[in-house]
Amino acid sequence: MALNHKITIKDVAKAAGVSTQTISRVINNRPDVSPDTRTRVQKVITDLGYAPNVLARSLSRGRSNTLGVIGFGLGYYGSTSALTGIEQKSNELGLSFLLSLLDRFETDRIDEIIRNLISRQVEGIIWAVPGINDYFLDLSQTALDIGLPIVYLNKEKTENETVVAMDNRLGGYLATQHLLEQGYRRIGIICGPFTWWEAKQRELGWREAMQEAGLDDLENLKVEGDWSAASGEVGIHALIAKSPDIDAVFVCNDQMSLGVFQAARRMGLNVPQDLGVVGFDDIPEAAYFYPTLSTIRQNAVTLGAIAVEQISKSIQAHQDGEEFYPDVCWVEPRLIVRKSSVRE
Amino acid sequence: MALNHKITIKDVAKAAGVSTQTISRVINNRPDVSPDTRTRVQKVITDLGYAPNVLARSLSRGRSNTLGVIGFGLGYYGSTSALTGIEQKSNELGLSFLLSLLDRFETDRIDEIIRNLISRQVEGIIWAVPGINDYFLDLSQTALDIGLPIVYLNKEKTENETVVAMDNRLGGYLATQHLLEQGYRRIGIICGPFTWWEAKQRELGWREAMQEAGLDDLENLKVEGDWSAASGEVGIHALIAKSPDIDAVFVCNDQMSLGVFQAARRMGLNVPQDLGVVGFDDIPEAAYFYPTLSTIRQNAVTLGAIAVEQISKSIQAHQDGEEFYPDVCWVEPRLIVRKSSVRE
DNA sequence: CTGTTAGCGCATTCAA
DNA sequence: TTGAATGCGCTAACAG
Repeated sequence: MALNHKITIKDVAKAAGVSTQTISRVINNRPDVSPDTRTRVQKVITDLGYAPNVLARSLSRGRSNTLGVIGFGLGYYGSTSALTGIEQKSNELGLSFLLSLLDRFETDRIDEIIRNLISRQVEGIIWAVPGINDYFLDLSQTALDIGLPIVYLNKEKTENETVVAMDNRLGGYLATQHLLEQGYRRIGIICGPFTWWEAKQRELGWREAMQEAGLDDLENLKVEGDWSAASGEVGIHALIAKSPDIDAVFVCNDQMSLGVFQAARRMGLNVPQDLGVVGFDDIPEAAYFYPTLSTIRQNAVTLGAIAVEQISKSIQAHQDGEEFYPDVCWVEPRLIVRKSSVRE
Repeated sequence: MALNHKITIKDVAKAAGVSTQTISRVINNRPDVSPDTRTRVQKVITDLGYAPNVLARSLSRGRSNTLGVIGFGLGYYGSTSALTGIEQKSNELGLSFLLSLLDRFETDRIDEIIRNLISRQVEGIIWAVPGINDYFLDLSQTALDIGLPIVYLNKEKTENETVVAMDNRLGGYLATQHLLEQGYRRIGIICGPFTWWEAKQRELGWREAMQEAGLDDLENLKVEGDWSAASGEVGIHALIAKSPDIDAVFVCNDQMSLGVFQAARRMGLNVPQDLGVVGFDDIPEAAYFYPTLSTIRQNAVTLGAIAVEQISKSIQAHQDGEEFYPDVCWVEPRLIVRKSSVRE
């Protein structure tokens, strides 16, 4: 079964002795073809190795069956997980996607990328970039104006947008709550960069839990990292400098926790006896850190899959001329307790 | 500057009072347009928010400017790094790409994916799947027959194929060589799955270095893992069971090294005093393991970028009717020495 | 420098 | 059940 993309519907028609129309009907599984000619045509198709030209079909049908996905690097576990979910689900639904990766907030590249995606007739865009800048908001408004569905991952919900988000706030709350239950009181936080919505939400959850427990002096318990192990190390030092009596820390991702472990060892602090630690993400290695890391597991694969489902529905509604009501879909994270947060 | 994909070249032509041909000339930056009409047309274009339909253009030109990329999950550092390089370089060259991800060797999905890519008129395919099965070889032969360029990442070179590969064998050699220099003698290896070409190559490098040093009994020093930290833990136990006198281990990726560290601690073995360890990959966290991990750094981003360059050249040659001589491009890994392999 | 004609590969009318 | 004509949006080849 040799595929050959130079063979067109015409060649098949000629070889089968029917019109191109009939070929079109066969390859689209239309009912109005006699069983006889259908099988005959099908044989010719496989013999010639004919493969329909999707570009031509898209042009003629006005549907590309293609999505645009804009991501933010591939360096974060959450991002790649979401992308995995996007790939799986779009494949399942017969959609292809064009992937563009940002590695910082380059305004002009964003413009260029969106133009390119629109030019390539994508039917929808999944915006999987942490944080958001006003410039993109303009562009997305335009996209919405021309009826191009957009689904945002992990973004603050605003009017008329579809957002699929991990409940990061809940995650932060669960982590802190757990440390409180274990008897820790001076619980610091090493946040992610505040340009990330997710980072802000995790901080909110921590804050909420601390306040509920009647704990204060929160500003002295807070430090900002950049997700890297290095920044976790720097962060814990900064935290201890501000609050020497700190007894636990909610570290907003697992990599930074690794830096915290490293620093703690160097300072002769025992985790979890002297310092309780809870991370965030549950990367596969977290169970192999020393000590094993308690963390918040987020199922970002599901997140990506839901995003595709949503955009697909939105496209469908738009096709059918129906109204699509954008909404927020929340995915819930889960606490995983290991050794780094439980005193013996 | 509102983009609008419903506006066509005709609308622009009408609004500007010229023929569609002139519009085409302007958007393609052809010289044969008077400066006067050019600026006039350009104004109309921005006013209307016209964006060319790339699908129509591709159909008419017979060039899609699109690549197909087939990867293998997003769970491995090497894979995502290569994908990053692919994205960057293809963006740089004005190419878009369709991404398909395999998560195991599903024969029928591969068929389906290739069909889809060919149907979507990709101009080339980058095959970034570890190992290779005969089935795909058939398909790729077909692709070659119809003149569709393919570039393989990290695969055994065979006749008439373009391969871009990390020199994994050299990496294994460097790692083992380093351990030998540090005075270790019974150096085991925890390999990756042998279905991976990369895994086999790393083993070869280890074997070569050991043999050069006149060391033998290699089969009792060898164990196969699956890249996970868990399998590193299992692996080191198995290795010690076979060869209790083992004094070092070359672990074929950094995650498995983490499992080895974990197991060593539990058994009361000190790394690097009792057990020297060198990993492979140099993931960002490796410098934060305890102890910090000596490892082989592979620059897979470059690998991906080179793959795109190669395929681009190949496409160009094919366009121009020239001969393209497929070749192997080797990228060299580098030894990074940290604490896990240097006795105090 | 500009416009006309034709066609890329397919699908959607409408007839027969 | 099948075919002919027409168009999707754009570009190439030719005229003028």
